[in-house]
Amino acid sequence: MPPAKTLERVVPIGTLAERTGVKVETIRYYEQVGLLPEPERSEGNQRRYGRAHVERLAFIKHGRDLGFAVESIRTLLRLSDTPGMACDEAHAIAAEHLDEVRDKIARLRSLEAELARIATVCSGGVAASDCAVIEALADHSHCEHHGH
Amino acid sequence: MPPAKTLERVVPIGTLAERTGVKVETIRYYEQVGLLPEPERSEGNQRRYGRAHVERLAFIKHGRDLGFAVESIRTLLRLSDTPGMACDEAHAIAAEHLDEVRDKIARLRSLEAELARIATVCSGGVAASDCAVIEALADHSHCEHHGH
DNA sequence: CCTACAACCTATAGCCACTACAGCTTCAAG
DNA sequence: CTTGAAGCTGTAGTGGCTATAGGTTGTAGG
Repeated sequence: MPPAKTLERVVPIGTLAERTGVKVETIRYYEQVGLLPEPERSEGNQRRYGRAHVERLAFIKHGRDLGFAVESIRTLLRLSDTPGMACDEAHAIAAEHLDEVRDKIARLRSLEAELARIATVCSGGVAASDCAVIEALADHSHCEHHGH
Repeated sequence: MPPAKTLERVVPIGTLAERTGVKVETIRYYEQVGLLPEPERSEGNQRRYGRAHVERLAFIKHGRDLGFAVESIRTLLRLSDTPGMACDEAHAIAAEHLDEVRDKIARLRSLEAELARIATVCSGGVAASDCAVIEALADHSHCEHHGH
Protein backbone atom coordinates (compact mmCIF):
# COMPACT_ATOMS: atom_id res chain seq x y z
CA MET A 1 0.00 0.00 0.00
CA PRO A 2 1.12 3.54 -0.68
CA PRO A 3 2.22 5.84 2.16
CA ALA A 4 -0.34 8.02 3.89
CA LYS A 5 -0.98 11.41 2.25
CA THR A 6 0.78 13.35 4.98
CA LEU A 7 3.98 11.45 4.30
CA GLU A 8 4.05 11.72 0.50
CA ARG A 9 6.96 13.73 -0.86
CA VAL A 10 5.28 14.73 -4.11
CA VAL A 11 1.72 15.96 -3.95
CA PRO A 12 -0.94 17.48 -6.21
CA ILE A 13 -2.24 21.00 -5.70
CA GLY A 14 -5.25 19.97 -3.60
CA THR A 15 -3.05 18.30 -1.02
CA LEU A 16 -0.74 21.31 -0.93
CA ALA A 17 -3.82 23.43 -0.33
CA GLU A 18 -4.94 21.24 2.58
CA ARG A 19 -1.51 21.22 4.17
CA THR A 20 -0.97 24.94 4.05
CA GLY A 21 -4.50 26.25 4.39
CA VAL A 22 -4.15 28.16 1.11
CA LYS A 23 -6.87 27.67 -1.48
CA VAL A 24 -6.11 25.95 -4.76
CA GLU A 25 -7.00 29.04 -6.80
CA THR A 26 -4.80 31.19 -4.60
CA ILE A 27 -1.85 28.83 -5.09
CA ARG A 28 -2.24 29.12 -8.84
CA TYR A 29 -2.48 32.88 -8.43
CA TYR A 30 0.78 32.97 -6.44
CA GLU A 31 2.44 30.99 -9.21
CA GLN A 32 1.06 33.39 -11.81
CA VAL A 33 2.49 36.44 -10.04
CA GLY A 34 5.79 34.72 -9.46
CA LEU A 35 5.70 34.18 -5.69
CA LEU A 36 5.71 30.42 -5.91
CA PRO A 37 7.98 28.81 -8.54
CA GLU A 38 6.42 26.64 -11.22
CA PRO A 39 6.43 23.03 -10.05
CA GLU A 40 7.04 19.88 -12.05
CA ARG A 41 4.09 18.48 -13.93
CA SER A 42 2.65 14.98 -14.21
CA GLU A 43 2.41 13.30 -17.61
CA GLY A 44 -1.10 14.69 -17.81
CA ASN A 45 0.11 18.25 -17.12
CA GLN A 46 -0.97 18.45 -13.49
CA ARG A 47 1.17 20.25 -10.91
CA ARG A 48 3.28 18.10 -8.57
CA TYR A 49 4.72 19.82 -5.51
CA GLY A 50 7.61 18.82 -3.28
CA ARG A 51 8.78 19.72 0.22
CA ALA A 52 10.38 23.01 -0.86
CA HIS A 53 7.07 24.23 -2.24
CA VAL A 54 5.25 23.40 0.97
CA GLU A 55 7.75 25.41 2.96
CA ARG A 56 7.76 28.36 0.62
CA LEU A 57 3.98 28.50 0.53
CA ALA A 58 3.84 28.28 4.33
CA PHE A 59 6.21 31.26 4.47
CA ILE A 60 3.91 33.19 2.14
CA LYS A 61 0.85 32.25 4.15
CA HIS A 62 2.43 33.36 7.43
CA GLY A 63 3.34 36.66 5.83
CA ARG A 64 -0.15 37.20 4.49
CA ASP A 65 -1.66 36.25 7.87
CA LEU A 66 0.52 38.97 9.38
CA GLY A 67 -0.88 41.39 6.82
CA PHE A 68 2.23 41.87 4.70
CA ALA A 69 1.59 42.96 1.12
CA VAL A 70 2.42 40.45 -1.57
CA GLU A 71 5.23 42.73 -2.76
CA SER A 72 6.75 42.79 0.74
CA ILE A 73 6.58 39.04 0.87
CA ARG A 74 8.31 38.87 -2.49
CA THR A 75 11.16 40.90 -1.01
CA LEU A 76 11.24 38.87 2.21
CA LEU A 77 11.42 35.67 0.18
CA ARG A 78 14.32 37.06 -1.79
CA LEU A 79 16.05 38.03 1.46
CA SER A 80 15.48 34.60 2.94
CA ASP A 81 17.01 33.06 -0.18
CA THR A 82 20.20 35.07 0.25
CA PRO A 83 21.51 33.43 3.41
CA GLY A 84 22.96 35.22 6.41
CA MET A 85 22.68 38.95 5.94
CA ALA A 86 19.89 41.41 5.05
CA CYS A 87 18.27 41.30 8.46
CA ASP A 88 18.29 45.08 8.38
CA GLU A 89 16.11 45.20 5.31
CA ALA A 90 13.74 42.55 6.65
CA HIS A 91 13.50 44.40 9.91
CA ALA A 92 12.74 47.65 8.08
CA ILE A 93 9.88 46.01 6.18
CA ALA A 94 8.43 44.59 9.38
CA ALA A 95 8.83 47.89 11.24
CA GLU A 96 7.16 49.82 8.45
CA HIS A 97 4.31 47.36 8.37
CA LEU A 98 3.95 47.61 12.14
CA ASP A 99 3.68 51.37 11.77
CA GLU A 100 0.96 50.97 9.16
CA VAL A 101 -0.93 48.55 11.37
CA ARG A 102 -0.73 50.99 14.29
CA ASP A 103 -1.95 53.82 12.07
CA LYS A 104 -4.82 51.71 10.91
CA ILE A 105 -5.73 50.82 14.49
CA ALA A 106 -5.67 54.47 15.50
CA ARG A 107 -7.92 55.46 12.61
CA LEU A 108 -10.33 52.62 13.32
CA ARG A 109 -10.48 53.54 16.99
CA SER A 110 -11.54 57.09 16.30
CA LEU A 111 -14.02 55.70 13.80
CA GLU A 112 -15.29 53.33 16.45
CA ALA A 113 -15.77 56.15 18.93
CA GLU A 114 -17.68 58.22 16.39
CA LEU A 115 -19.87 55.32 15.32
CA ALA A 116 -20.54 54.31 18.90
CA ARG A 117 -21.58 57.86 19.73
CA ILE A 118 -23.95 57.96 16.78
CA ALA A 119 -25.41 54.53 17.38
CA THR A 120 -25.89 55.17 21.09
CA VAL A 121 -27.79 58.37 20.55
CA CYS A 122 -29.95 56.61 18.02
CA SER A 123 -30.89 53.72 20.30
CA GLY A 124 -31.07 55.91 23.39
CA GLY A 125 -34.71 56.82 23.08
CA VAL A 126 -34.57 60.17 21.31
CA ALA A 127 -37.86 61.44 19.97
CA ALA A 128 -38.73 59.26 17.00
CA SER A 129 -39.02 62.15 14.55
CA ASP A 130 -35.27 62.26 13.83
CA CYS A 131 -32.78 59.49 13.23
CA ALA A 132 -29.39 60.16 14.75
CA VAL A 133 -27.59 58.06 12.16
CA ILE A 134 -29.09 59.93 9.23
CA GLU A 135 -28.65 63.24 11.02
CA ALA A 136 -25.00 62.56 11.68
CA LEU A 137 -24.33 61.95 8.01
CA ALA A 138 -26.35 64.91 6.82
CA ASP A 139 -24.89 67.23 9.42
CA HIS A 140 -22.12 69.62 8.44
CA SER A 141 -20.92 70.45 11.93
CA HIS A 142 -18.23 67.79 11.75
CA CYS A 143 -16.76 68.87 8.43
CA GLU A 144 -17.04 72.60 8.97
CA HIS A 145 -14.31 72.59 11.58
CA HIS A 146 -12.14 70.98 8.93
CA GLY A 147 -12.70 74.04 6.85
CA HIS A 148 -14.97 73.38 3.86
CA MET B 1 -18.26 91.58 -10.87
CA PRO B 2 -19.61 88.04 -10.36
CA PRO B 3 -20.26 86.68 -6.87
CA ALA B 4 -17.51 84.80 -5.03
CA LYS B 5 -17.27 81.08 -5.75
CA THR B 6 -18.45 80.06 -2.31
CA LEU B 7 -21.72 81.89 -2.87
CA GLU B 8 -22.58 80.61 -6.35
CA ARG B 9 -25.69 78.47 -6.50
CA VAL B 10 -24.73 76.55 -9.63
CA VAL B 11 -21.22 75.23 -9.88
CA PRO B 12 -19.06 73.05 -12.13
CA ILE B 13 -17.65 69.74 -10.98
CA GLY B 14 -14.28 71.15 -9.88
CA THR B 15 -15.92 73.54 -7.46
CA LEU B 16 -18.11 70.78 -6.10
CA ALA B 17 -14.96 68.73 -5.59
CA GLU B 18 -13.29 71.58 -3.69
CA ARG B 19 -16.31 72.18 -1.50
CA THR B 20 -16.82 68.59 -0.48
CA GLY B 21 -13.29 67.26 -0.53
CA VAL B 22 -14.29 64.57 -3.03
CA LYS B 23 -12.17 64.22 -6.15
CA VAL B 24 -13.62 65.04 -9.55
CA GLU B 25 -13.16 61.48 -10.82
CA THR B 26 -14.82 60.09 -7.73
CA ILE B 27 -17.83 62.37 -8.23
CA ARG B 28 -18.24 61.08 -11.75
CA TYR B 29 -17.88 57.55 -10.40
CA TYR B 30 -20.64 58.15 -7.84
CA GLU B 31 -22.86 59.38 -10.63
CA GLN B 32 -22.06 56.33 -12.71
CA VAL B 33 -23.01 53.91 -9.93
CA GLY B 34 -26.16 55.88 -9.16
CA LEU B 35 -25.26 57.38 -5.78
CA LEU B 36 -25.36 60.95 -7.01
CA PRO B 37 -28.15 61.91 -9.43
CA GLU B 38 -27.22 63.21 -12.86
CA PRO B 39 -27.01 67.00 -12.75
CA GLU B 40 -28.08 69.55 -15.34
CA ARG B 41 -25.61 70.27 -18.12
CA SER B 42 -24.30 73.50 -19.61
CA GLU B 43 -24.80 74.22 -23.30
CA GLY B 44 -21.39 72.66 -23.84
CA ASN B 45 -22.39 69.47 -22.00
CA GLN B 46 -20.58 70.20 -18.74
CA ARG B 47 -22.10 69.20 -15.39
CA ARG B 48 -23.69 71.99 -13.33
CA TYR B 49 -24.42 71.24 -9.69
CA GLY B 50 -26.81 72.91 -7.27
CA ARG B 51 -27.22 73.02 -3.52
CA ALA B 52 -28.98 69.64 -3.32
CA HIS B 53 -26.03 67.97 -4.96
CA VAL B 54 -23.58 69.53 -2.53
CA GLU B 55 -25.58 68.22 0.40
CA ARG B 56 -26.05 64.77 -1.02
CA LEU B 57 -22.37 64.46 -1.82
CA ALA B 58 -21.43 65.67 1.66
CA PHE B 59 -23.69 62.95 3.06
CA ILE B 60 -21.90 60.37 0.94
CA LYS B 61 -18.50 61.68 1.96
CA HIS B 62 -19.35 61.56 5.66
CA GLY B 63 -20.53 58.00 5.24
CA ARG B 64 -17.38 56.97 3.42
CA ASP B 65 -15.23 58.73 6.02
CA LEU B 66 -16.98 56.61 8.63
CA GLY B 67 -16.12 53.54 6.60
CA PHE B 68 -19.60 52.63 5.39
CA ALA B 69 -19.70 50.57 2.19
CA VAL B 70 -21.10 52.30 -0.86
CA GLU B 71 -24.05 49.91 -0.79
CA SER B 72 -24.80 50.85 2.82
CA ILE B 73 -24.69 54.49 1.88
CA ARG B 74 -27.07 53.83 -0.96
CA THR B 75 -29.51 52.38 1.55
CA LEU B 76 -28.96 55.19 4.04
CA LEU B 77 -29.60 57.74 1.30
CA ARG B 78 -32.85 55.98 0.41
CA LEU B 79 -33.83 55.99 4.09
CA SER B 80 -33.03 59.68 4.43
CA ASP B 81 -35.22 60.38 1.41
CA THR B 82 -38.21 58.68 2.99
CA PRO B 83 -38.86 61.15 5.79
CA GLY B 84 -39.61 60.25 9.38
CA MET B 85 -39.38 56.51 9.83
CA ALA B 86 -36.81 53.80 9.16
CA CYS B 87 -34.54 54.78 12.00
CA ASP B 88 -34.46 51.11 12.96
CA GLU B 89 -32.97 50.12 9.67
CA ALA B 90 -30.41 52.93 9.72
CA HIS B 91 -29.48 52.01 13.25
CA ALA B 92 -29.04 48.37 12.26
CA ILE B 93 -26.68 49.33 9.46
CA ALA B 94 -24.63 51.51 11.80
CA ALA B 95 -24.55 48.87 14.52
CA GLU B 96 -23.46 46.19 12.09
CA HIS B 97 -20.73 48.43 10.77
CA LEU B 98 -19.61 49.20 14.31
CA ASP B 99 -19.32 45.46 14.95
CA GLU B 100 -17.21 45.07 11.84
CA VAL B 101 -14.96 47.92 12.89
CA ARG B 102 -14.50 46.39 16.33
CA ASP B 103 -13.68 43.02 14.79
CA LYS B 104 -11.14 44.65 12.55
CA ILE B 105 -9.57 46.46 15.49
CA ALA B 106 -9.32 43.23 17.46
CA ARG B 107 -7.66 41.44 14.56
CA LEU B 108 -5.24 44.28 13.98
CA ARG B 109 -4.32 44.40 17.65
CA SER B 110 -3.32 40.76 17.76
CA LEU B 111 -1.42 41.37 14.53
CA GLU B 112 0.28 44.33 16.13
CA ALA B 113 1.34 42.28 19.14
CA GLU B 114 2.77 39.56 16.94
CA LEU B 115 4.60 42.00 14.70
CA ALA B 116 5.94 43.94 17.65
CA ARG B 117 7.24 40.73 19.19
CA ILE B 118 8.98 39.76 15.97
CA ALA B 119 10.43 43.20 15.31
CA THR B 120 11.65 43.57 18.87
CA VAL B 121 13.53 40.29 18.85
CA CYS B 122 15.07 41.29 15.56
CA SER B 123 16.32 44.66 16.79
CA GLY B 124 17.12 43.35 20.27
CA GLY B 125 20.68 42.30 19.56
CA VAL B 126 20.31 38.60 18.86
CA ALA B 127 23.32 36.92 17.28
CA ALA B 128 23.53 38.26 13.73
CA SER B 129 23.45 34.83 12.09
CA ASP B 130 19.66 34.59 12.08
CA CYS B 131 17.01 37.14 11.23
CA ALA B 132 14.01 36.99 13.54
CA VAL B 133 11.66 38.34 10.89
CA ILE B 134 12.60 35.71 8.33
CA GLU B 135 12.67 33.02 11.01
CA ALA B 136 9.19 33.94 12.19
CA LEU B 137 7.77 33.54 8.70
CA ALA B 138 9.64 30.34 7.96
CA ASP B 139 8.84 28.82 11.33
CA HIS B 140 6.03 26.31 11.63
CA SER B 141 5.63 26.44 15.39
CA HIS B 142 2.84 28.98 15.08
CA CYS B 143 0.76 27.09 12.56
CA GLU B 144 1.33 23.63 13.99
CA HIS B 145 -0.80 24.38 17.00
CA HIS B 146 -3.53 25.27 14.51
CA GLY B 147 -3.28 21.73 13.23
CA HIS B 148 -1.65 21.54 9.81
C1' DC C 1 -10.89 -3.13 -18.62
C1' DC C 2 -14.35 0.22 -18.06
C1' DT C 3 -16.94 3.67 -16.02
C1' DA C 4 -17.93 7.24 -12.96
C1' DC C 5 -16.61 11.11 -10.62
C1' DA C 6 -13.54 13.97 -8.10
C1' DA C 7 -9.80 16.66 -8.90
C1' DC C 8 -7.25 18.97 -12.05
C1' DC C 9 -6.35 22.26 -16.17
C1' DT C 10 -6.57 27.15 -18.77
C1' DA C 11 -8.54 31.44 -19.65
C1' DT C 12 -11.39 34.94 -18.47
C1' DA C 13 -14.35 37.96 -15.75
C1' DG C 14 -15.75 39.84 -11.40
C1' DC C 15 -15.15 41.96 -6.75
C1' DC C 16 -14.55 47.00 -4.25
C1' DA C 17 -13.88 51.77 -4.58
C1' DC C 18 -11.62 54.22 -6.81
C1' DT C 19 -7.51 56.17 -9.92
C1' DA C 20 -5.20 57.12 -14.14
C1' DC C 21 -4.79 57.77 -18.79
C1' DA C 22 -5.70 59.11 -23.81
C1' DG C 23 -7.67 62.04 -26.74
C1' DC C 24 -10.83 65.17 -27.31
C1' DT C 25 -14.07 69.72 -26.35
C1' DT C 26 -15.42 73.80 -23.70
C1' DC C 27 -14.91 77.76 -20.83
C1' DA C 28 -13.04 82.09 -19.29
C1' DA C 29 -9.31 85.42 -18.89
C1' DG C 30 -6.30 88.52 -21.33
C1' DC D 1 -8.60 85.45 -30.94
C1' DT D 2 -5.52 82.83 -28.43
C1' DT D 3 -4.15 80.25 -24.75
C1' DG D 4 -4.46 77.10 -21.06
C1' DA D 5 -7.08 75.21 -17.36
C1' DA D 6 -10.87 72.58 -16.71
C1' DG D 7 -14.18 69.69 -18.51
C1' DC D 8 -15.84 65.49 -21.30
C1' DT D 9 -16.14 60.10 -22.53
C1' DG D 10 -14.44 55.62 -22.46
C1' DT D 11 -11.28 52.33 -21.07
C1' DA D 12 -7.80 50.03 -18.30
C1' DG D 13 -5.38 49.39 -14.04
C1' DT D 14 -4.96 48.74 -8.76
C1' DG D 15 -4.64 44.52 -4.87
C1' DG D 16 -5.49 40.03 -3.76
C1' DC D 17 -7.92 37.13 -4.59
C1' DT D 18 -12.59 34.44 -6.07
C1' DA D 19 -15.72 32.45 -9.35
C1' DT D 20 -17.18 30.54 -13.53
C1' DA D 21 -17.10 27.92 -17.97
C1' DG D 22 -15.69 24.31 -20.42
C1' DG D 23 -12.51 21.15 -20.92
C1' DT D 24 -8.84 16.98 -19.35
C1' DT D 25 -6.70 13.69 -15.99
C1' DG D 26 -6.35 10.58 -12.15
C1' DT D 27 -8.14 6.87 -9.49
C1' DA D 28 -11.25 3.72 -7.09
C1' DG D 29 -14.90 0.45 -7.58
C1' DG D 30 -17.21 -3.02 -10.25
